[in-house]
Amino acid sequence: MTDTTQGLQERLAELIANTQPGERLPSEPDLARELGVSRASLREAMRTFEMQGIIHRRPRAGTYVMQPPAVIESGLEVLESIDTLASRIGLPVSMGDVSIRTRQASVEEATALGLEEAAKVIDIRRSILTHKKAVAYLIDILPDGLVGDEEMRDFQGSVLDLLLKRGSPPLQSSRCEINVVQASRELAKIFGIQRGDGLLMLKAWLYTVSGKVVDYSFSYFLPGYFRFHVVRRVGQVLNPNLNPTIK
Amino acid sequence: MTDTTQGLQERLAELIANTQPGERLPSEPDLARELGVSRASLREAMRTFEMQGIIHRRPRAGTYVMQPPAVIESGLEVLESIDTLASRIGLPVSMGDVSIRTRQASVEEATALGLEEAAKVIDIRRSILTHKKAVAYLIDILPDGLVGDEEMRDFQGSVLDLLLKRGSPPLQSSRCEINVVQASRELAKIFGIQRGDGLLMLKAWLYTVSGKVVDYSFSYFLPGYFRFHVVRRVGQVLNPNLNPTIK
DNA sequence: AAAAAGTCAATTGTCTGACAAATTAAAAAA
DNA sequence: TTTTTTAATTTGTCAGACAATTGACTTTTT
Repeated sequence: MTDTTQGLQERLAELIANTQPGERLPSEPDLARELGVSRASLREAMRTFEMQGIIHRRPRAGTYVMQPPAVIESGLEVLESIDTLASRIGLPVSMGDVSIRTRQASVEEATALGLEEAAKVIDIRRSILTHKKAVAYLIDILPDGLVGDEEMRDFQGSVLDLLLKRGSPPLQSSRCEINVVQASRELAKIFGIQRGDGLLMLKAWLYTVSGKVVDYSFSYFLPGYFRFHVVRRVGQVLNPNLNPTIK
Repeated sequence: MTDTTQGLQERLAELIANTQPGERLPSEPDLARELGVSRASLREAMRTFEMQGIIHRRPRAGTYVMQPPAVIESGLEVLESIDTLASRIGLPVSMGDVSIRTRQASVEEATALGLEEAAKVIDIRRSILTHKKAVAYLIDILPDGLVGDEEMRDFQGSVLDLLLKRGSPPLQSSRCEINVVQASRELAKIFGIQRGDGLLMLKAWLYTVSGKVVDYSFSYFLPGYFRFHVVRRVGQVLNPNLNPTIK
């Protein structure tokens, strides 16, 4: 996506935000004139909002802002660090002890990261505290050599934020698996709960644009402090891999 | 979205499916000719695939099919019933006892459904069994009168499937909240587990296209039998409600 | 022969202008 | 007031064009 494209999207988003749900947007020619772009470009941008269910286009009638366009942004579909999330929902958090070490990958980790069995990985563990109480415990496994040592020195926030900030490798998406696990003795100690108590666990594979996994992570959450949600869309998502005629 | 638009999307999806990841698609003029549409229409359709991270467009270079385009369709972002999901992942399931009754809405339920406090609701509860063991317990709360009595008689599957099948009211999306709860005495009995054991709970609001909530549901899952995942996209999702200048 | 520099077709991003079909609101008629 | 007719509006789609840059090819130089 181009810079100007990005700018158009942002201006269009703002315009939609300032339109009451149920109201009609200006007509495409008017809007294009107002935003200083061609109708073709405008329509491309609008497609992205239509896909998200934010606007609804009725042929020969107009484009309308949809009803429940709230709270989508706090959903899981956007990849953001726990730190960013916490600050956004107003949870005052601090970081507990951080452990960074380099070690050999387990078979599971090597598989997840697409490495050889003997490969070395960086193991980063940290806890998120609120009122001196641990509410999340995060484990990140990265291939060794991905980030420099000096970058690790002043590591304070999340691995995701670090990778996003440096911009390389270019990240694309994260596959996040949702699980409930019973607290191990170690986790029970960290969270100050009973062994066997339920914890929410998100297991995630972070992909670069080239399809390589650069971060394999386990995030444990104490129930009640974080609230995750997803907007599920009705109807088939047109995915090319559903019905491949040739493979 | 128009019929022809839908058709174009499908043909484009098929074409992408038949292209190896990493390979380049034909140029836009060629593709438009091949699909019998204008370049403008083609570009609009491509936008939707670009948004999903399925293709990547490099200016002056070409459009490329991205690497891990698999597994997206099995994620939470598509709204499907547990029954459909179970059959797809090959879990042989049957339905346990079904309880359907009409009663007064609680304050929470009335708020969720946008009803008055005294309003009546239909309360549908059922368990999903595999090998005679309950692995999921589903509670659906619907406004009374939404579905006819005769439709309820031969109700066998999921509420979602029922609503999707009848086509009215037209559904749009579902907001799904992810929680971990401790099993109550009732739930512990149903699942045959200890009271206080962790359960995955999905709380969902099902929206029609007009923004009304027609189903407020609680789904409890025994850990280990179902696997939910989400694909989280990097970068800001341009959501109009992030920074509204006027509200 | 190998490497560097230059050339040119190819490709996406964007724009202008146009037409069709159906909706919606205004105008006219009963 | 009610109904019918009319006309402007609006989205969906198309054709054609240009700019800027890339990437492969050709030529030149070492």
